[in-house]
Amino acid sequence: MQFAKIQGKRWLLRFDRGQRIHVRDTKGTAWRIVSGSVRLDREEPNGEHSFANLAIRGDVIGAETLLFGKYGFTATALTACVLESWPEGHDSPVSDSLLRTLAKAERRAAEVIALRCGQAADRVRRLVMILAHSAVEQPTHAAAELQVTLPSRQDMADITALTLETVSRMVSQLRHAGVLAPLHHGRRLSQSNFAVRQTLGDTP
Amino acid sequence: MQFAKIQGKRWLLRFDRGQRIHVRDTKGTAWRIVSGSVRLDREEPNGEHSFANLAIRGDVIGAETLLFGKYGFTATALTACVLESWPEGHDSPVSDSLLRTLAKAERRAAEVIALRCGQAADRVRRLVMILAHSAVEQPTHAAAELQVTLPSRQDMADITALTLETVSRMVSQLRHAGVLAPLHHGRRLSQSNFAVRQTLGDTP
DNA sequence: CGATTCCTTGAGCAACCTCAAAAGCGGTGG
DNA sequence: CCACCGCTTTTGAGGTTGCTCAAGGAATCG
Repeated sequence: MQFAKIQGKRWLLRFDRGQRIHVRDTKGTAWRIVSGSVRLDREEPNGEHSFANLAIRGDVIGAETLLFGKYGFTATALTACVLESWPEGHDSPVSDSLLRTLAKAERRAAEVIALRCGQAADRVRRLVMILAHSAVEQPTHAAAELQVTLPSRQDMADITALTLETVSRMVSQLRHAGVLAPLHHGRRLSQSNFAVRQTLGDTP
Repeated sequence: MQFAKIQGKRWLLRFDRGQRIHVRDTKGTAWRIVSGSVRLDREEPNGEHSFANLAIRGDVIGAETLLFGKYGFTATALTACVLESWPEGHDSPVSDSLLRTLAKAERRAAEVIALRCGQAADRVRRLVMILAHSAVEQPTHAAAELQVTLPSRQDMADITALTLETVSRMVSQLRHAGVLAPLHHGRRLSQSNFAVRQTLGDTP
């Protein structure tokens, strides 16, 4: 279920984990991600739909609607997330904002492409890192503990091009290695949706 | 070596296979790819540089220079290619061209991401398909034979997240399966740089 | 308390990687 | 023309990582 809020002059939409945000070939507007993370899927030639891209805080999704009037991808919330409509009209030159969006999209694409090579453990660790960076407001360059909501194992598998089982094993391994905090049984948190990261600055 | 031609009012640059087009963090302008294919690389945290994206005919590379004044990626020619400067000044609304470029970049990213999952044989086949589509001028929707210059095995390996050896094996396999033409010994073509595709329309 | 869904863990196997050697191609120079 | 060199590609044999299949645990909801 999605709650629409008007705060100041911005439309804010909230989505829960796993919820569909928009569907390919339907009409709608573009959104900027205020918090949380989103997966984009495309339709394969064979009709299946498969992971196409990842979007996190600051990224714009659905920009193609400004050109074609329809979404080019299906978007689903990987974690609870908040979106605001884009572009914000008040911004001065549209081309500047667009250019910034383009540059960001290319960097994100490079990151996601990189997520799909190397050892399984490393891939999952890198994905967690990206999500962790997206969770923190300002880059506090100190080693800080912060809570990150992980996507479902299936979603993580789709992103890293691994299987659900391998991702699960690697998450366990990261926990054992101290990168992720052990499960909080006492506090009744969802079994594995919450994780605590410890060393944010560097990737050894 | 790069030849600059002025044809009409367009600057056309030509690059050979394997040649560096531009280097990350250096100054320069953006380019649209007129023909051929290009790989973009980014610098890893550890200093290595690794495959970040693929660009083919119609794609724009180096758009971020319009914003930051420097290239965000290093670009190298996968095959002989021709570039023209971008944006072409005469185009009416900049934002329209930019939007089109953004949409294209997102579709390309999705394609490259998809190139990195599934069986090795399929990945290589899909890469060849993409390069073949980029080689043909108009989408002739009939089954047509056309010549495609393949990138080096190492480049294909970097793109598909396989090893050089596996790519070589899969290319041999595709030849045996009739997707790629057998080597032309008679015509003195380079051993494996040229390939002929046969069924362009569909991907069974 | 079922029923459902998601996650975890195990065992065996196959696809792909690693290491290694040989062959093809292009260039240079005798 | 042939020999030689450097580079890329091809092909082979064996090892490992991650996949497949399967069963069991944990949380949520009625």
